[in-house]
Amino acid sequence: MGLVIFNTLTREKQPFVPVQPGKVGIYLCGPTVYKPSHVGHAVGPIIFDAVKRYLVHCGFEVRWVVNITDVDDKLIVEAEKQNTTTIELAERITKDYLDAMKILRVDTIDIMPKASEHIGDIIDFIKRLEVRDIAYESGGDVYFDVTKDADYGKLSNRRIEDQAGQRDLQSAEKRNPADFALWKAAKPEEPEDVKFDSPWGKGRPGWHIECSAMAMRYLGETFDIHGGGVDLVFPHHENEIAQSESATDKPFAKFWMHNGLTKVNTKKISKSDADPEMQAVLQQMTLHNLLDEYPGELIRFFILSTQYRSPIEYSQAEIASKRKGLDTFYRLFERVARLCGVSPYEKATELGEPGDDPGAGVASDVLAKSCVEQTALFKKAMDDDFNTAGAIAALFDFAGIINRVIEQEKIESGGNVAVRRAPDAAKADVLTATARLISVARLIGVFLDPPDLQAADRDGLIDKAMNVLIQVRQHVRKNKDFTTADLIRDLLKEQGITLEDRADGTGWRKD
RNA sequence: GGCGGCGUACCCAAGUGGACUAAGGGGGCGGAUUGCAAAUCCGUUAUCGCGGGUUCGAAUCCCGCCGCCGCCUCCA
Repeated sequence: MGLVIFNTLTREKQPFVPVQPGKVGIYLCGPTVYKPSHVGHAVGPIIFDAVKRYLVHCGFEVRWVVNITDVDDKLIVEAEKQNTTTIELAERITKDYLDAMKILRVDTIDIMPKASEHIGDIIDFIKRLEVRDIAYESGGDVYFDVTKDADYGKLSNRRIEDQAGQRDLQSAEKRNPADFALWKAAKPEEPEDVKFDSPWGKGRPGWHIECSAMAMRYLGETFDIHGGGVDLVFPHHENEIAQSESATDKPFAKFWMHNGLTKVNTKKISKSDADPEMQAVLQQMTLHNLLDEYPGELIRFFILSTQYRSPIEYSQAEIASKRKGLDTFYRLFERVARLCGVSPYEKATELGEPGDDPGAGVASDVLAKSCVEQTALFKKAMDDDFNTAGAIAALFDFAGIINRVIEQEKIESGGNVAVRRAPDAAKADVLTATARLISVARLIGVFLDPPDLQAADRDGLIDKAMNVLIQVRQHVRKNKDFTTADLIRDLLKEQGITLEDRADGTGWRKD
């Protein structure tokens, strides 16, 4: 069974076959950097980061491009509003975006081209269309003539006639209302920063052309996967296809992948929604604010818990629910580290990616079998249109199996005589299996690093104080003074610290 | 009005013709464990929006209806 991908172009799942054997080119539409990004903008990057990691694991050489749109009407407006330059605004918002990507562990992007740095490519591209008489100039603007493109509308399944009159751009100079701008003439009052020289006079590129130009520059005239939110299908991607294929006579992207939109209170989140209520939501939901409140891995896990084509309903309650699920894994990892004296994260790094036999090095039959089966289930889900939700389910099952073995073999309390296995051998198996789980999760960029729990106040002092407290409590428990023991536990609980009395001692954690 | 999508348990969410007498997570309930908890484990909690139809067989295909959402203007 091979990898299949749902292609918006054909509206069905198709076996993935790259344009060039062994190589994959991916282009994802990135942000327009005029306002801080929100959760929804993280969906594409996170999904595609997982996609890239998985494809690399599958043996492909992948080049992934995400653009930054830093030339746009909205930047001009927003910069003026903030009394700054478009350049300063773009740099500030871009930095904010990149910081968020880093925290979300979206670190497999190869190239992030900026529109402002590819004006030459864009102009050349428009000239190509002009030479072919597909683009025409009109008062300093250059438009794409949709009537020259026989299959215009194939991506979004629209016909030009249906669009007639709908596009309200007021450009009387257009031949057809559905024609779209490739180049926009500069207006006198606009800042000099956004006035670029061109054969048609000063101006700036239209919205769609930059993606075509940059995608071709870095991925060639035909490449494998083009992605973005479903809201980009029309007009953006439709127009990209139109201009690109009209210029080259070759297919542009082979697969079009569109992720579902993020919603709050059943409504799509949108940067450009003027509704005051939405603006308030946006303010709260910026990636920046969100990542101040929650760990990046939690947001990533939250997003990957849904198949990418489904919409995601964002709410604090949902995040909380996902956090508990994530904690199950973290607790297992801590438990194993405690029992084995080795971090399963490190062991996972040592183990490397799962190969032909994911159960290698595990003596226990149940565990070896689970390593093989859960890895297979994980991959099966991923092979089916990158079903990260299904893949994560396999991880949960895997964790449950390992916990069960720990229970059954009584590893925590020194070994089960009935099982007649040396405790050390059992521990080694548990460690390896857990490491395997981590190494599999890493295929989608999860469990890359240990969570830095309480990083801020872990200077050792709190540990020491907690140990004293725990010893005192241990003492009174030995004397059956449970009232005092429970008082200590309850008071700590009120402070957000939970005690766990285990067979091998008492542990504590911050809630 | 045109185009597209969705509706699976209390909530989130996989599955899209037969191994589904429907994954997984959260929550609830019962049990094991525990001095009691916590954690962990075990069990339990749905016939798939509604009504027809196709089929030996449908959550999965077709028709109709209801509800929700997206795009058609900028949007990840």
